[in-house]
Order: sequence, then C-alpha cells, then structure tokens
Amino acid sequence: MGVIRKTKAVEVLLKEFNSSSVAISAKALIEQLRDTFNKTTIYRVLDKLEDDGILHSFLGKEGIKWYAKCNGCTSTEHNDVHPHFQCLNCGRVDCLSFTVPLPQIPNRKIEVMQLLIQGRCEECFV
Amino acid sequence: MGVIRKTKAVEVLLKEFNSSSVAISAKALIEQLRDTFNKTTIYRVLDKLEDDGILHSFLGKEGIKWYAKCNGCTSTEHNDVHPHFQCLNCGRVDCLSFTVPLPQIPNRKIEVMQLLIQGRCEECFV
DNA sequence: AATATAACGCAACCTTGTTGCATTAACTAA
DNA sequence: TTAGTTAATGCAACAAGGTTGCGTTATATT
Repeated sequence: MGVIRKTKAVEVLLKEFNSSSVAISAKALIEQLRDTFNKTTIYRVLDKLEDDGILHSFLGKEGIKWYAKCNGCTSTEHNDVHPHFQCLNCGRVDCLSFTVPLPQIPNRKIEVMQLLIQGRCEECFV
Repeated sequence: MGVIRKTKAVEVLLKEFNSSSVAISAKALIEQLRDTFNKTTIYRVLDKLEDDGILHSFLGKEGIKWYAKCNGCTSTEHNDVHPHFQCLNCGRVDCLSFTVPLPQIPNRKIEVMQLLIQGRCEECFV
C-alpha cells in the first residue's frame, strides 16, 4: 500500500496525531472533521497510516477503533505493543509507556497481545 | 434485572455454556440457534446472564462480543478477570486460567482490565 | 382456571465501518 | 508549464453486529 501522495487529508490527520500523544478514535475524527473530509477518506487514510507503521490501532470499549502514533514500527512489522488506558469517566484513551511481559503458554504461539485497562485517568481521579 | 423465569432460551443457552469451557460469540450462538430463537432473544438472555454474574463478556477481534462462564462472580461484582486467547487460525476463543498482575499506575484508578492474546491455539499449533 | 407480567418474535432502526464508481487533484515527465 | 497518469476523494449504497418498540405468548402465582 504505502502513502504515496501528500494530500490535505493526510496532512491534517498527521498533524492531529503529532500535536498530542493521546489516542483518537476514528469516530471522533470523523465527527471533528465532518465539514472538511468525507468519512470514507478518513477511514482510508487511517488504514494507510497504519499499514505504513505510522499509526497503530486497537479496539476500545464498545468495539470502536482507536488510533495512536507508533514508536519504532515499520510497514512490515508492528512492534509497538503496549497497554492502553481508557478513562471510564471522560472517555479519553492514551498509550501507557511500559511493556507487559508476555506470558509463555505451552503449545501456543502468541502473536499479538491487546491489553486495555479501564478506570479513572489523572484528570478524573479525585 | 435478574433472571426470573426459566424459559427455553435460558435453559438452552445455559446448557451451551455448561457443556464446554470455551467462550462463544453472540454471533455464533445466533447462527447456531437461528431456527429456534430470535436473535433479539439471544442478545437479551446473554445480557441477563451477564448481569446475574453467570456469564462474563469481552470483545474479540473485530469488536464482536464473546461470552463465557464466570467463576466466583455475583450479580453485584464481576471479579473474574483473566486473559482470553483467540486463535487467529480457527477463530476459537477460550479463557486462560492464570491471572495477570495488575500494574499500579500513579494517580489513576484501575477498574477493569481486558487482556486479549492472539495467536495459534494448541490444535492449530504446528 | 384466571390473572399478571416477564419474555418473546418481528420489523424497523442505529452505529461503525466498507465498497463501487465517477470525479478530482497530486505527482511525473516532456 | 503544461499534459497525462493514476492515486485519492466524495457520494451513495451497502454490510454486520447489535438495539428498540410494541403487540403477542408463555411462565409463574393465586
């Protein structure tokens, strides 16, 4: 696949992810950019950025897709396996920087691990 | 909420979960029982069984909902937090019996943790 | 057996995400 | 700089998982 052309959509979305370190849901981006880009475009650009190893995606609560910047991934391998934290109060999702030790399970080959931690974020923590 | 009446749907679904220890997706149950029950009924019964602490649910790949039997949960509290394993080859999902140590994160309150491990199960492991 | 009402079936709907196709706009090279 | 190629876009229609409203059925109670 690969991002070949620097279009407005690519530029705007990249800026969005570079300006903060939190994860953003496809849904939120579509709402936010409703007047600028078609949802199809946004889905396609996100797909591509993921293929290129620039973003990674994961599923949050209710099965909706979230995206965040990758660290150290290439288009051939997504190495950036870390937990995500979703605040049950404000809905915010961000990447946690520590890595979780992958358990060894006999006779199984582990390929991916998705760890979603939910609770109250720093802002909503009283 | 609470399951009040012992209907056929409740009976059949409970039997389904008692006869094996793997997780079953709502989707699969609907397909399997298509000629017997309406999908609305199946969704509602699963909801109830979850509320009652008999089943627990989690999201698998593609955001579809899976259910499995609980161990030691009540209608007021779901304590049964363990990882799930989804085989990327045959699609089978089951509960892993070990618990994962919850990390402590400063200034955040952790309430739920969802760990989905994906790879190749015992049967599909070559 | 009569009654109250939880549970059911059906159809219609909602949400997130995808696909086909005609149009537009980046890049390439003359 | 312009002409040509084709990737990227917008639109509309669709798809899948799941939910809702409401009239009907069946379970439990008396």
